[in-house]
Amino acid sequence: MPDRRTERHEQTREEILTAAWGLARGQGVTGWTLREVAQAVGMRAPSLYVYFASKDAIYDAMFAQGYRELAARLAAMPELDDPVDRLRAGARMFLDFVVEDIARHQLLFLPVVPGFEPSSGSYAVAEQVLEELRSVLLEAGIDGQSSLDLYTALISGLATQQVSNEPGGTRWIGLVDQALDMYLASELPASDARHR
Amino acid sequence: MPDRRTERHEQTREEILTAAWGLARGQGVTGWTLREVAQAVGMRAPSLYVYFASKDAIYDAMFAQGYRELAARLAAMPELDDPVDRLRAGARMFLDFVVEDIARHQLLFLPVVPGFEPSSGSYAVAEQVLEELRSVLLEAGIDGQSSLDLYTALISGLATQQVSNEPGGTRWIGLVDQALDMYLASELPASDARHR
DNA sequence: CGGTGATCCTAACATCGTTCGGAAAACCTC
DNA sequence: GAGGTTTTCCGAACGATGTTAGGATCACCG
Repeated sequence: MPDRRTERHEQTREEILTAAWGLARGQGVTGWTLREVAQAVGMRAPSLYVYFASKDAIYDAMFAQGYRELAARLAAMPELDDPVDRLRAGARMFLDFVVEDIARHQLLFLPVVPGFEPSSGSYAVAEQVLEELRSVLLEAGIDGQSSLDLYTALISGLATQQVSNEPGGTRWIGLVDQALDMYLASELPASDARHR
Repeated sequence: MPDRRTERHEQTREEILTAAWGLARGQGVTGWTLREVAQAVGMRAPSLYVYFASKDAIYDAMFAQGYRELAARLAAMPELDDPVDRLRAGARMFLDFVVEDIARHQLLFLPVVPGFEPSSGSYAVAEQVLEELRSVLLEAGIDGQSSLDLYTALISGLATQQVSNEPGGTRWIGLVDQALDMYLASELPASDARHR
């Protein structure tokens, strides 16, 4: 029975998160203030504590939201027959997702918020999504811890270089096909890793 | 004419930086306070402003110090005849340097300090070191912007994954040879990229 | 020895996240 | 609808932060 009050409560939470995202995008992940968020939603800072236990709790909700969005993108991907095609499409999707919102990338994948560590609940969302990405690799015949780790290093390396050194550009993420060719030629069991 | 006073001044600056590094290593790059640093060197916080214009100026000096240390490691490397051997040794040296001090890695290579951007002087030091690393690649016959970018993404990806997900371990940096084999097989003109 | 600049301090400011206590509003029960 | 309860929201304020102001004290130079 969804209470009328709890419904409105949840609605206000979303409103706060939206305002926080907007400020984070404009002024950096850590460049916003509780008083600013409060003003954006027509409140004073202390009132935010009705909806979130702390600023870190807001970060935590944003963190979970970010990974849930990534999960949605993953679920919305076209079902390709060739597992290698799926792998390539997954990598491109991930890189698009990353460069689309620098603040989100930093919050989700880099330790930029001083004291923040995701709660176990939010961390579980992240783990699950990353696990799904890994399963795409497995289906392509890539097996073994070291091959998986090499893949994550390669793709996340492209992403981090892109947003750190040329935000908004494509200098690194444009190398995704070249990088995958390289990776697949080395890690794929014995078939071809034809381009495109 | 090195004044006696300016000499002592420089000495105190070093003392402050050493204290800041110690606190940064123990409590995170941004997990220290001017009052803490001051106490560590036997002062009160405002006195630090005699030696640094702001906290960001301390970060800036640490940034330059970090890159100067990296430059020293680069200069101290044994002179290997084979440029590919030099490349491998350089990558290993870099990864060792990175995992050795997480706080330094974050300050030098990740945008973790909220408002901080290196001054032009400190940035020049960084540019020069990275340029030297690039020249090692060129000597190995690796040419072209995209090849260079792919290399930086790969190596920095290994480093970032290591310190972000398993600080103190070797799960990712242990893959450096495998990664270089993969990279060289794909990017090296036409010779062999024999392991070890 | 007198003077000048560097050094270091206490006090205080603005801003931050956060807590407290109470007023207003929304809701549920009778 | 009235009464009571819970949620919402606020002003005031606390401790901590980086930083500034103003004044002592000290080191050095002539």
